[in-house]
Amino acid sequence: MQSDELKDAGLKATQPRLKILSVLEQNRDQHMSAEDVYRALMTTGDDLGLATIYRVLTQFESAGLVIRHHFAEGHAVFELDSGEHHDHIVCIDCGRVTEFVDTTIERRQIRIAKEHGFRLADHSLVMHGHCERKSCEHRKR
Amino acid sequence: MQSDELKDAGLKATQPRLKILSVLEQNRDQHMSAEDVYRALMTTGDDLGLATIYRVLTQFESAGLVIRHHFAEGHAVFELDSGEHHDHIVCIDCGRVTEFVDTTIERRQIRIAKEHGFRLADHSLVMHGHCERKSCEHRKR
DNA sequence: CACCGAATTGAGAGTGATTCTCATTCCGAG
DNA sequence: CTCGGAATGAGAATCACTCTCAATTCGGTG
Repeated sequence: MQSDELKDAGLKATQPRLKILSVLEQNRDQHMSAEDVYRALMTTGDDLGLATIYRVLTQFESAGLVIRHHFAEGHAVFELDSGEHHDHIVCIDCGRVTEFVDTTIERRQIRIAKEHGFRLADHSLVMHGHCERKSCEHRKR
Repeated sequence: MQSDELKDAGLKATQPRLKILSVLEQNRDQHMSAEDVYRALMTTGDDLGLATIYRVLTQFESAGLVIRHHFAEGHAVFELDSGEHHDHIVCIDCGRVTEFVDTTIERRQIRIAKEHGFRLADHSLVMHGHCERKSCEHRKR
């Protein structure tokens, strides 16, 4: 039950929160911006206020339900936190995001941080490149 | 001569551009935001318009003189392009930025991109952690 | 070295993303 | 079912940044 997910996260199970969570789950394979969520809800007739979307997304982030990324400058995108850390490759042409994990890099990072006198808390590795799918080059976002 | 640096980059050597370049050179060890540059110039009595700072910084970026980063969400920071690529570790507490290069990670990235069908164009690896300098924890920016 | 057209600048309005304010509405413990 | 604190929505406000356009500055030319 989604309402339990919210309660476990310490958040009241309100309608807006349930709907936003639901949209995120229906789009697990995508990284959505607040606007994206807003529009997705509009089309199903659930029009929450944009302010609520932003507020709730931020609460979800604090609660560990979602992760916020800043791939493109200008606006943030969110994804449900699967619990498994991963990095991203973003296509410069079509914006498509691919996820990957590389233990070599992960280990190396911890060591480098230590060598420079840092206790590593977090990191973000975003690579930008050109993907090879034929549908690419067409969609410009 | 700084004016030559500008001319070589294909930019007219105007007063505002020379002053901004000079501020950047006097702060080689830091990553400055447009506001930072603006304030630095104010204190020396050279008050350029903020619009000019943003415009010039963007021109410098296109000309390859500086690199723009988005460490913290909200605003961009710039650093003179030394010609040598490097990644960053940012202290969560004091904001201090440390640079490093790791060829293992660099190589690994190219391979990973290839494996996922991407031609790597660029990447940004930013690690966040807690640094150990005693002056830290005090400065909050 | 004065001149001129093109490039640049500055002030302020405009923009897009996000946050804040506050009156109204909703949850859920009792 | 009731009530009080939490949550919501609409719109104003903020923040970082870009655009507009009249006034100014560059720098090659005569």
